[in-house]
Amino acid sequence: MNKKSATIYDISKKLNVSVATVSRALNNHPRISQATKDLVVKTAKEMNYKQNNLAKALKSGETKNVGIIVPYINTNFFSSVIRGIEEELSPHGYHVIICQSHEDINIEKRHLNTLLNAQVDGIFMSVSKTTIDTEHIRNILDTSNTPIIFFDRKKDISGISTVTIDDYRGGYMATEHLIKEGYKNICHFAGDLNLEIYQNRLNGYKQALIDNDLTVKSDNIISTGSSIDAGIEAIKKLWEKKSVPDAIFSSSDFAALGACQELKKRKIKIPQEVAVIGFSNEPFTQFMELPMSSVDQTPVTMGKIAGQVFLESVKENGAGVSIEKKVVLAPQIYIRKSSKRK
Amino acid sequence: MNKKSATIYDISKKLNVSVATVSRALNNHPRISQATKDLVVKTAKEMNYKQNNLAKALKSGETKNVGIIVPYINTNFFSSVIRGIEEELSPHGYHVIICQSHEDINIEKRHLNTLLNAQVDGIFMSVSKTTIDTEHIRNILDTSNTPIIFFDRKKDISGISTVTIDDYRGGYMATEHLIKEGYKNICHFAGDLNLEIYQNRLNGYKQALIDNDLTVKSDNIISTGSSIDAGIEAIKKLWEKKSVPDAIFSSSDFAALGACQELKKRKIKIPQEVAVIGFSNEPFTQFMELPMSSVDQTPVTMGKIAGQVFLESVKENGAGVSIEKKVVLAPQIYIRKSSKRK
DNA sequence: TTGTAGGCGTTATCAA
DNA sequence: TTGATAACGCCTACAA
Repeated sequence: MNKKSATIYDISKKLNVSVATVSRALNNHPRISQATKDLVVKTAKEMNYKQNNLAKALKSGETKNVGIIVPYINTNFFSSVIRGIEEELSPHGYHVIICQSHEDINIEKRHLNTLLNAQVDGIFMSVSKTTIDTEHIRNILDTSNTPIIFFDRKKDISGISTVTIDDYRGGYMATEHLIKEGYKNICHFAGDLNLEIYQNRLNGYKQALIDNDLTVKSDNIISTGSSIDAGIEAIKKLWEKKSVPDAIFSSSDFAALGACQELKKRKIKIPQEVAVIGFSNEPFTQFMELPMSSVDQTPVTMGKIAGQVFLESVKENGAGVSIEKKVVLAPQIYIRKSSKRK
Repeated sequence: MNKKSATIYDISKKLNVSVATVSRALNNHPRISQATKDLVVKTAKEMNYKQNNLAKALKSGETKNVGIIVPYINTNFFSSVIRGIEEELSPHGYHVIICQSHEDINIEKRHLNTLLNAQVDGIFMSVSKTTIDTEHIRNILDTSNTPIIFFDRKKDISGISTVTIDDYRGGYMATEHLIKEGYKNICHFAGDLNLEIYQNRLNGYKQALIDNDLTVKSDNIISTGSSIDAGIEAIKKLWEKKSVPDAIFSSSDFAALGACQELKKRKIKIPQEVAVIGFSNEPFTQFMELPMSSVDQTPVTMGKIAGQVFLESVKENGAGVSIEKKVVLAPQIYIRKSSKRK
């Protein structure tokens, strides 16, 4: 009892018309009589006909599928970007395929290949932390027409559109805010500097200090990971070194959270003695014992814009041109108790 | 300058062999000379040949794609389940397509149809809150062989495998824990009772009361939504009615969070005066001012098991049989400060 | 070991 | 307005 779904052949046989007629009727072709159109549509419904998009895709070269590669899907940031992409593209008939790179360049390469084999119409990606060499990506540009769009974690490759937030500005804003609150010895928890986003946040931090006549001390720039533990460790080290800051701008909410936990343990008052501001505006920041300031990356918007950039590039590609877009979104700072001294 | 990728025809022409030979060489067919195999593989690489899975799928009837329909992707629970499914299926060559129903049965129906049109090999879904009638789903079982697997939010439909947690037990455990801590007037924030999961949590709550000789009062069962505001409203109403409980078991972490916020505002001490325990073990629960107890649904595991159930059902389907599996996972209770009085 | 040819389900071109 | 047929790229009997 195999339920094979009906094809246009089955319909054509049943109605004694050609498959071409059936196809045209189903696709609302203009030059076809209303009578046959109605008849075909009606019997198609009766026979529970379902169009086979595979065959259509093989013919047209368009699968109406796009791929997304992210390190992990179950983080607030990435799942929100994916939500934005899905919501932008779904009304246009696209399906969204997701892949996780687990921060591993080799897995990333593999996914890139299988997505290409699957004939996706476009690929959205945020590169992994271990993606230093980008030859595999540039190679795709040379050998296929599949548009690639970077979001958030981009690499500078000509021919690839990007959608990011202005991380430099985010770092600058956060730091400037701390300065305006009267903090003078501001420490930065830097993320993985292999990624541009963290590099930019650091640069924004530095420039804000300089613009406000504060010195940039290398002792105040600590390379941490993006985990709670990393934040805890960083605080431990700072206090051991007696190199105590009066404020912390962390490039990661999780590291900032770890810092808060460790500071509390040491009975150091936030924000009176030490201010803390994070980055990403993770949901938990507003529910913390002491609501934590953070910089929002507007992930859903980022996803929607990335979707729009893709749709435009598909249109342009049809017209034979391919344009490289660089969209930079404005970060939004959320000031909460953890950094308000005044 | 259109970069069309090479096909096996291009390779066959270049090497003056038939496409069949090329196909066989590429697929490591046993009856083919090592020499030609090497040659074909080598030139395929040179020509940057990429297998077109579309054509393969059209022929084989297997797309190696599965669809997932969830209300929203950017929640900790659903994105974690998706992570589990992706990690289980990716090594088997499957890609995962995600769709959001936005809690709307009509969108859900549409996605179900487009996924079927896309010839996915299976569909995972958590039904929307508005999915009361299930004819559209049962209809699929009658007209196609595509296996459907419900996770978490299931409906009772024969022929469909399900992976859920034992919500009844979760509700029972949470309530029993409160009782053991000495709370006697326990209130339940019930979720949307159209969904089995919330029904089950409620039933577990009731039975735990009964088993411990406490009376089930209808005044203590409050139908709330799953939002922070819903929790705030619920507390307001309870205190207005002077029907004050000494503990709250909420079917939602967010409603529980709202309750905590409103209780704090009213200077009611947690857990001394009122205990609170939620459901889902959202990440924020452990970072709250007062870490909140909650029942964990082990979402990543749920996704992995769902993936396994799918893989088995594909194997069985090949053998001509189709078995209906009902996997029930054990919930895990996390007891934190919000419910520990002793 | 290799080649020929048909078919998967559609759409589109050319004729009628 | 409709029909016949080729083509999309691949796999696989069946033949050689």
